[in-house]
Amino acid sequence: MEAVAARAGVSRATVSRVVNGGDGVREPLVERVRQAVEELGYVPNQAARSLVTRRHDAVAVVIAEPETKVFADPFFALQLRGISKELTAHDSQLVLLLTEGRADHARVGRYLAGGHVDGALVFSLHLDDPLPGLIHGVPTVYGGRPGWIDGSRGAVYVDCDNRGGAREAVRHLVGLGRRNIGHITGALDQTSAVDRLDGFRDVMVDADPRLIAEGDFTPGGGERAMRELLDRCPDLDAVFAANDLTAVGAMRVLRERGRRVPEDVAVVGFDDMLPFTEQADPPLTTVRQDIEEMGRLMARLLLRGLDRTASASGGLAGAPSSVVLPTTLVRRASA
Amino acid sequence: MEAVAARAGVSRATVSRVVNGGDGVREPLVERVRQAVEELGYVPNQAARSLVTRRHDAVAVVIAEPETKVFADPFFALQLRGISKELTAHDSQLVLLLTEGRADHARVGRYLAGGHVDGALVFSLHLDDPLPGLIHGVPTVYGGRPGWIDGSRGAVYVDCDNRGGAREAVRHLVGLGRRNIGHITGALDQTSAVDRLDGFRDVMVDADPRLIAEGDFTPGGGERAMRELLDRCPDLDAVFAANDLTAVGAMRVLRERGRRVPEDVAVVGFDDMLPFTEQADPPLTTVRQDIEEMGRLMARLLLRGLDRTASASGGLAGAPSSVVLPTTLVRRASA
DNA sequence: TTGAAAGCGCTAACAA
DNA sequence: TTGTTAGCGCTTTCAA
Repeated sequence: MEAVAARAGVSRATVSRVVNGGDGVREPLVERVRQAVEELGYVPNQAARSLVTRRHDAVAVVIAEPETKVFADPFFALQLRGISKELTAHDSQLVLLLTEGRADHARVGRYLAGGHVDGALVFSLHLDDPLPGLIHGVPTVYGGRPGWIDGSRGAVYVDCDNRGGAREAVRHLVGLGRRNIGHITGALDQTSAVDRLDGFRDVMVDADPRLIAEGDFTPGGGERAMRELLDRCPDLDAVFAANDLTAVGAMRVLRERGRRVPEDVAVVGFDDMLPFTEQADPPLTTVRQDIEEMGRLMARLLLRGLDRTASASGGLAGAPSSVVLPTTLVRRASA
Repeated sequence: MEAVAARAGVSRATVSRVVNGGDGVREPLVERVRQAVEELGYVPNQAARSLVTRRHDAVAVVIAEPETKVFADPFFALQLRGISKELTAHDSQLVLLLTEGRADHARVGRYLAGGHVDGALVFSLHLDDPLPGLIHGVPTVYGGRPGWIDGSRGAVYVDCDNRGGAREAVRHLVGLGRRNIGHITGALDQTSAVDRLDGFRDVMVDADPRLIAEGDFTPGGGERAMRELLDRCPDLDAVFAANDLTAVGAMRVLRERGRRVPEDVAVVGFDDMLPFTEQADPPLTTVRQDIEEMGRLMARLLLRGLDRTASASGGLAGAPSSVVLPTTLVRRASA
């Protein structure tokens, strides 16, 4: 920077002004400085800049899930796309942090607390996850309702109406005349899975507990759970799966066991993960949530909070609070 | 930090020493400082630290591909896992940067040049990619041979023997008695695709150009190319696909057109992407490369270079140079 | 509109 | 072994 200033025949302060937009600097000078920057290939040192501005123009996305799962699940891809678009529009860099296991959590916690980013978007939190405790003083928006919310903590999150959507799905099955309706849950250490199970129970008030099998949001988990369900209740005539991936696994097992979908067993999923659901055989009836929009919204909420912080002060205080998006049932052939 | 020093009754320098490992500080003092840190919830400011140490304990992984593609291709997941393991062992944070479109490239370039990370691992570069030019003064290891290598540039990369592997695959088909062997290429703006095509040509010296169809490493691209191939050369009896995903798409079309695999058309893939290849119908014969190992190696090369830089100086100079890993043909049922 | 100068929070010589 | 001190490279008052 010193060199640039010298070459342009100005002070370092002026170089700084030009580099940061050039407001309040006379045109000819701006030009001279720009040229010097160009010629010397000067790139401002972000560490120094952040040290004084306390801004980083970067936002971390933390996914508390091993890479294999992250990359196998199109859910994250969609969510990330929404986030990415929004951040890009705000000229902020998306920094993706993957965490596998506890040790990683500590490191990610340090990374966030160390002030590398302006804020964090955190996903796929599990019930006893230590991460929230480690995120200290970094404005954060959660993807999906965090498990430890007692109402008072006031964490900001974006979620869809998991319970309502599940209710709608199960009511649809009931409306179809189905009586032995099973449910394959998601990973029950995540609130989305718990909420969907609650929705199922809202409708099937005293469902036989044998009609509920635990899955983990993966096709493999769906297969295992479907087998359990069929073994325990051979007269099953419908299944509500906690997500589409699970439903796909379940349908595989149903076919394998000679049950027709939807004639013998009707199936409803959750998410409406295109093109999965449309290309499934038969095309999957499911509860749609707008995943990309959720991502966008998370980013917007965070950025708005940051702007507010900049002018006023105090974390995300006064920032817009959590958002719960509606779901809609999409009827296709499977139920 | 000032506060911690005061509370522990020591100087800031001592606090710094304790926070950074506590060497050369007497035990009782270490304890006092640790406690003060604890009580005050002190977290060192990384920007300040980096400003003086010029280290960040973070490495960027740049994937020059839109999220959709990144997340749809298990290749990246495997590679990332290898990288992640190696970086974690070195207590370095993995920072994933996705780039979609040119505008992002500039931003990523700025991010890297701005000194947020100690080094970069760059993947999936396309031939005319501007990224290498934007990466300025940041030690970098490439995943796959960069297209612009004229031999002299001396970029460090890790790759597998694409050309040799392709040769082996095609020779295998020839050995099976196949004569009309087609090839579905990958995205030809990536060297891996070009190298595999070259390997194909090495064996099929004067192959009819109509036996070569351009794909893009995706199942969809494989489908399109397979259709082309069948339309142009109905007497085709074998296909070498540029990767397993492409092969899966090709097999889908073959089945659709009533060709049996391998009886009518033998198929060989590339990568050996488990469990894809084993669960394909029929199980896919393919050229194996150890993707996770490549990731590990990339990280190791970079870190070794960084350590070297620390003691000696001058980029990755003198660092271990590029590595090309061998491939092996894995015979299954498809050829 | 420009420049001089005071830090941002930390580490690393150097002295004590 | 500990403390003192001088920056790291930048932004930002404040004065000119």
